[in-house]
Amino acid sequence: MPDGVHVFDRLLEIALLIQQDMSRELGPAGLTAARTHLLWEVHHRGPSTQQALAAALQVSPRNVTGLVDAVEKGGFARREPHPTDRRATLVTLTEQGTRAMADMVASRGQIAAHLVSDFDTAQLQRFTADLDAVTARLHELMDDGSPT
Amino acid sequence: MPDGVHVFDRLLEIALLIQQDMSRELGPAGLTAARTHLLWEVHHRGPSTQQALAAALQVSPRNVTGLVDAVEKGGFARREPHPTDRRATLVTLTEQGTRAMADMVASRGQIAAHLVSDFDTAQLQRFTADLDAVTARLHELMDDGSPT
DNA sequence: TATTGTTATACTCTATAACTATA
DNA sequence: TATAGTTATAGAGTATAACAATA
Repeated sequence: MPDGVHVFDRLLEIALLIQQDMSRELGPAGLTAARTHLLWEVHHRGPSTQQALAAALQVSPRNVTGLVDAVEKGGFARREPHPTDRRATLVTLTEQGTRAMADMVASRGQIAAHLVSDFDTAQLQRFTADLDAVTARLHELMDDGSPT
Repeated sequence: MPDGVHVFDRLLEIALLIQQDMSRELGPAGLTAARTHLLWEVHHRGPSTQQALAAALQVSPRNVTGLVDAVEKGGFARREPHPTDRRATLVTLTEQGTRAMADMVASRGQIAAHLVSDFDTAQLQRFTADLDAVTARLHELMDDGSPT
């Protein structure tokens, strides 16, 4: 007798496990979840202003200052002057930062493959579709509830 | 062409959305994620020592002191003397705390039902089984990686 | 001697508000 | 006047280490 609550509980459990697994990997490299999230964003967007990062991470500009301070100190990123706007700075990945993100992509790929290694193609297709449906429902809930 | 990485990304996205939704509900009541987690644990275990809660939440005893201070101040829980061990205290839910947990169960049930409201019985069964399989795989990964 | 909870101290993430330098 | 980033200040979550009371 499966029901929605079971699904919800499982999703919560999975979320927790993924978080734990990721912090276990990042800790040694001197990275935290928040800092990694910032680097990840820079990795995908390319050199970005702190304002852009604040918007992308849905976090205050002040917070970004702190995170950039930390990853700069750790050698993962660098502040560079914006070529045309002298008020702004561009956050860029260093070689070390680029390497860290590449490692992360690789390790995430391994985990991802392992998660569904039992599934045949049809099953994976169905499961993916179901996850997409649940995600869409969640987005609906979020949009309904916070009309701002 | 679905693959494991898509699944992984979706799971991350779902985790994020659920977190956001939950904090949106808890904020108004004066509760945070960490405090709610503690109350949730007390709700399920019954009156518990802080040591037991620290173990259950996988958090330091010192941390539990702070969280209990906060939920006690907020009127959600109470410290009571342990009947046989005078070193220990039992954390118990107040009426307000019990009500808050009941509300949470109800609201979580609504969300959960909505998430899979499109699914017919067979689909829900399959989806649940797939989620269980993924969860089992994640547990494997966690156990492998942290031999401690 | 071991355990329970607390005080002391410190680090990270987060926020708002005020300020500086530029647009 | 508005925007980019910083300083100032504050609160929450987390940790370790030292300590008191009790087992």
